[in-house]
Amino acid sequence: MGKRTSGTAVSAWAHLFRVYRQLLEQAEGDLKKAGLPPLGWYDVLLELHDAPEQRLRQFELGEKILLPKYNLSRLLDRLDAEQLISREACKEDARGSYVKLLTKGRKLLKQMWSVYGQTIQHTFAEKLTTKDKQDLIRILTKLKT
Amino acid sequence: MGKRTSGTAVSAWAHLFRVYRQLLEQAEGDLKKAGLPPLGWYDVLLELHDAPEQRLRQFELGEKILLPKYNLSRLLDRLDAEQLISREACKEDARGSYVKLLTKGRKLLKQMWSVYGQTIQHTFAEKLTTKDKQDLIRILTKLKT
DNA sequence: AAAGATTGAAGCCTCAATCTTC
DNA sequence: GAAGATTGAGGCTTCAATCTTT
Repeated sequence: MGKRTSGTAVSAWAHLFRVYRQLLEQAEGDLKKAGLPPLGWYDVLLELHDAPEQRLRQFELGEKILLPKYNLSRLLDRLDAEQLISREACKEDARGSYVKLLTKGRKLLKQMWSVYGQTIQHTFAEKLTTKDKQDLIRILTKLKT
Repeated sequence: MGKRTSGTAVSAWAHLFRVYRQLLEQAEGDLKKAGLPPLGWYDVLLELHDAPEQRLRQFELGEKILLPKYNLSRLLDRLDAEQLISREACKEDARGSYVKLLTKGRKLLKQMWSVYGQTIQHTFAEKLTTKDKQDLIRILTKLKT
């Protein structure tokens, strides 16, 4: 038998879920109002931007953004159709492919950040002290697997 | 021109999003392994359970769980089909309806909690000190609109 | 006109099955 | 057989349009 979960724990969990949903809704809404694609696109573009040679194996990208492969496969189809990324054959392992950031993708990333960054500033950064943010990082890091 | 968003702020935001996804995936996975429905069902059942007379107007329920009305409408169809809830006509305002928790819904709520509570305990409660949880609540509360 | 709620169509996610290569 | 990736089918979400009542 495990120990009973405290009310404080459940309350903290509930706060985390509720605040997350609120922030997500705000961020997605701000992007949409600006005529920009959803956050999932930003995550992909950013990971590619920060990768060596601005490219990643598809499964590496999937691990970084916590998206199952069958989901990523179709998300990349959409980004590909918009010429934001391209898939290239992988010489080292013919089963897989590289995903590469294209010029148009770099531009969109910048555009999206100009909106997304403002959302983070107004709904999050401004409302917390520096110590709050540091504490938040420290506490959340304890939860990572 | 607004102030530039600090790196600490962006890092804290990213940690929040990443940890949330990880916890959600774990919770949904544990429920599924136990042959139980997704978390969205639990949210509805719990709000009804805690409401006066275990019933709520549909729009009130939607506000509590942060779900748009068109989404809630179909979620309730599914819960209704399983006889977990029922919709009743509203005398005070004939446009709307009450959503009422049924016996089968109360039973399922208990079953789901027996799994969900364990997930919260093992992935969250055990990994944080009491002060961590209190700090988390305090910080997240600052972000609520 | 606005509020509460529903619905058709289209898009996205999920599961299982599949294909190719290791 | 396992790993990387794709696909068809079914379920869920989303958008816009709709209906009824206020």
